[in-house]
Amino acid sequence: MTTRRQKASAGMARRGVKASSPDAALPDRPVQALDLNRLPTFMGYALRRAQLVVFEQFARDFAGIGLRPAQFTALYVIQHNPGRKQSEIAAALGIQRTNFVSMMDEFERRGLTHRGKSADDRRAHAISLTDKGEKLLKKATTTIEVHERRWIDLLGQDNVDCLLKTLRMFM
Amino acid sequence: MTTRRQKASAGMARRGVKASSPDAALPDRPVQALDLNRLPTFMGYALRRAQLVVFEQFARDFAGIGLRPAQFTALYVIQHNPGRKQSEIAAALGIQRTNFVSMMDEFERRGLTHRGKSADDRRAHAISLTDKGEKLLKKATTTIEVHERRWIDLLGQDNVDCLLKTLRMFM
DNA sequence: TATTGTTATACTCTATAACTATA
DNA sequence: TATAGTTATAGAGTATAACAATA
Repeated sequence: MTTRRQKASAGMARRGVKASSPDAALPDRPVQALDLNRLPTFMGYALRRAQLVVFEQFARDFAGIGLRPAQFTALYVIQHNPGRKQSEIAAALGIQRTNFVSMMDEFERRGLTHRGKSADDRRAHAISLTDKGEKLLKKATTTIEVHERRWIDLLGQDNVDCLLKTLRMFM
Repeated sequence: MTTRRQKASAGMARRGVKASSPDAALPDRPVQALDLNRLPTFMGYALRRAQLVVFEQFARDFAGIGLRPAQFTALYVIQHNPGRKQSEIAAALGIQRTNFVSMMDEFERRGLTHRGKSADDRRAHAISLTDKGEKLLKKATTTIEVHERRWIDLLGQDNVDCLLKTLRMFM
């Protein structure tokens, strides 16, 4: 089987141009590629294409869990910040509180989170995971480890380190 | 004044925690941040947040040009691959040909592109920029230089280099 | 039979305005 | 007056199915 990319530190095989590999984390290059010129050096383009590749792999890895990227991050932040307000969780994730309502509704419908009473502010909800939510997130944590490990194996630890170091500057 | 980010190689101003800076390329951190734990080290999250920051700055930089990120990349690829089929342009950008039709319609409505006759295939359109499209893209090229330069100044040339080097592995 | 461009359609994500109950 | 949660709504972006013309 022909493969496509250069070996990373560990033991990554090369990806061939024509090898159709629907399960591969990294996409196949088209046989007759167009001239992209400097497009791959433009930050927005490079970040967007990479983000889409990672989200597609995320979808495959989390198909059995039933969580999309934003849902996973929301539950993850709730787990580490139990009792916080709905709007605080939303703000931490860069989601507008108005769009976060339906996500919370679905979590509650699936029995993953609980809108508790806030002690000091009767307008606010104190958000927390239910036992079922904790259990699902435990499974999801195992899955995310596999998911993240995949990128280290594919790209190399050093490349992932310098990537994340720079991406942190955006946050 | 409390600050947020380390100076880049050149001469980057420091961002204060409370200083409200609506024009700043990088977002302000919330005063009372939640515990994100390992979230910023997850590839999908880190890439998505960075991509959004870059696209927001793109929107500000290109407000006068009237091009969104996907539109700019489409025109850019058309410029470097005149005479190619609509579906080839779309495929190169990871856009489905069915969703690319309306984008091409808008380009034509604005007089930026031309659906020419393909010499060898009467089903296909040979896409190219009009003079007006070339002119707009010349302006856009100046703007993208400023836009890209901003990230180098903010993040440092070395960080941008290692970022792009790794992001290229996704393409 | 397969491909090119197209329409129609649906679903997600995101953005804004406005309401209510509290603060 | 401002904030927390909510509803309604509109706009992007993206995905699939189906069609006519052509290969």
